[in-house]
Amino acid sequence: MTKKHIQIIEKAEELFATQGYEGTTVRNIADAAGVNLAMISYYFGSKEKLLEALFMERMNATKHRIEAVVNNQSLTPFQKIETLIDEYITRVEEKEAFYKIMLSEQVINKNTVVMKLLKELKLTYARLISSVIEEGQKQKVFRKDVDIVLMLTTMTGTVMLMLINKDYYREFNNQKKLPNPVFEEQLSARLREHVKTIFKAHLGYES
Amino acid sequence: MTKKHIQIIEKAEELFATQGYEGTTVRNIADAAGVNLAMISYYFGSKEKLLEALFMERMNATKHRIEAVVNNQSLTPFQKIETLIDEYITRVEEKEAFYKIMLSEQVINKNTVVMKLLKELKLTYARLISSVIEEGQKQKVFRKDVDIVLMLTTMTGTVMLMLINKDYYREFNNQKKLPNPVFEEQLSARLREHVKTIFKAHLGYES
DNA sequence: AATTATTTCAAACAAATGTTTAATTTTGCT
DNA sequence: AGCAAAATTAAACATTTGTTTGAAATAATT
Repeated sequence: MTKKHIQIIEKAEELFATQGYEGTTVRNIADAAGVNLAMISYYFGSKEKLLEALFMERMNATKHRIEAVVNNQSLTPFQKIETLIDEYITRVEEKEAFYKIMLSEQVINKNTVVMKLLKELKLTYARLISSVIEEGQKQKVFRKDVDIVLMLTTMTGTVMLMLINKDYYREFNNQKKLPNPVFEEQLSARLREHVKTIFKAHLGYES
Repeated sequence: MTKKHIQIIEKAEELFATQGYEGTTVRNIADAAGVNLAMISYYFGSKEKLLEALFMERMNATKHRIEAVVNNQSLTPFQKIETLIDEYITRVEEKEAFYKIMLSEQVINKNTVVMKLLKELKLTYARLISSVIEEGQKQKVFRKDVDIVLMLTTMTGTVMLMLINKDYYREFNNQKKLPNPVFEEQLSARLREHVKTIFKAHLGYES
């Protein structure tokens, strides 16, 4: 991965998120990245492989960050869950564009390489969470019957749809005049609290 | 709206859901619907207007069904909320393809007609729910501080992402051998219970 | 400095795209 | 049956699509 690779991937990411994969042309990407049209094929082989390269790059980084939390011995199961929620929301905020592409690509369910990467990461993630929850169950702080995938779906679903519902959240709550950074900050805090509350209600006895 | 209109709209709906709007060609639609290529322009004006016609058709039906629940005088606020959750999940199950398109289109955020329709429906929905919740608050069965949009986002987010996560839910829970109708039935019941539990935990004192 | 490899470029490629045309067929009405 | 309106068709339209080409420029190696 050279600087040029990253430069192209980042611009492609923006465009795929705002126009969709099919709605973005290689000429769009080349223009945005300030490189010649032929460079995309030269560096990645094809438009499709560029998408796959983007997914590999982003998902690899994600995997490392998740494992760091789960393997952190100094955290209690409860703290691990809360940290994983915070980490997830932070990642989505940092890489909003990529998570939008992820969402769209999952709906279409077409690119087999991307779908395989996604499934693998999801199962890994669920298994890691599973180990944390079992840890908590042994310590009698978590309930016995926990539907992990359903809980994760609620977390990702809420965060993903908030990405889409931001404006409408703002309008409904009469926060149109609020400066954008302030609004984003407030929303982020509320969202974190909201997801954590849901998890607590479902996992623990103590809530 | 003639039978031909509906015939074309339904096939377009399937294709838009599985290939995306941009990934679907008018020739694809014409072939699937068994009509000549020129018929799409003849009946709808353009590919884009066909998408808009699909949204108008589906969202109009949705609006009527929601209002019927809210205006039903024989239901308590709690029953209304539960009915709205059930109705929503039923609608998504019935029109899976359309809800996938809705999701993709919201990510892209391009077609202004579609986005306007969506925003309108969402605000209407939130206001209706709001009135139900206020009703419940007067009767002291609901809490005072309820973030309606956040709750709705959790509901729609969970249901939308479950649409995408089905297979992976199945694999993680070792239900690969279960016949599909049985699995779908179980998942539907679990999902309804799950969303209702979340709502109860957030709305009521009694849970 | 010479030569080899890598990168960049404009141009061209065939295939596919949404839409329109103009002729033909079918339908509905008197 | 005769006629006007509506529906259907194959063909053509101009653009746009992803990808390739082969020459030119730049960088790296000897």
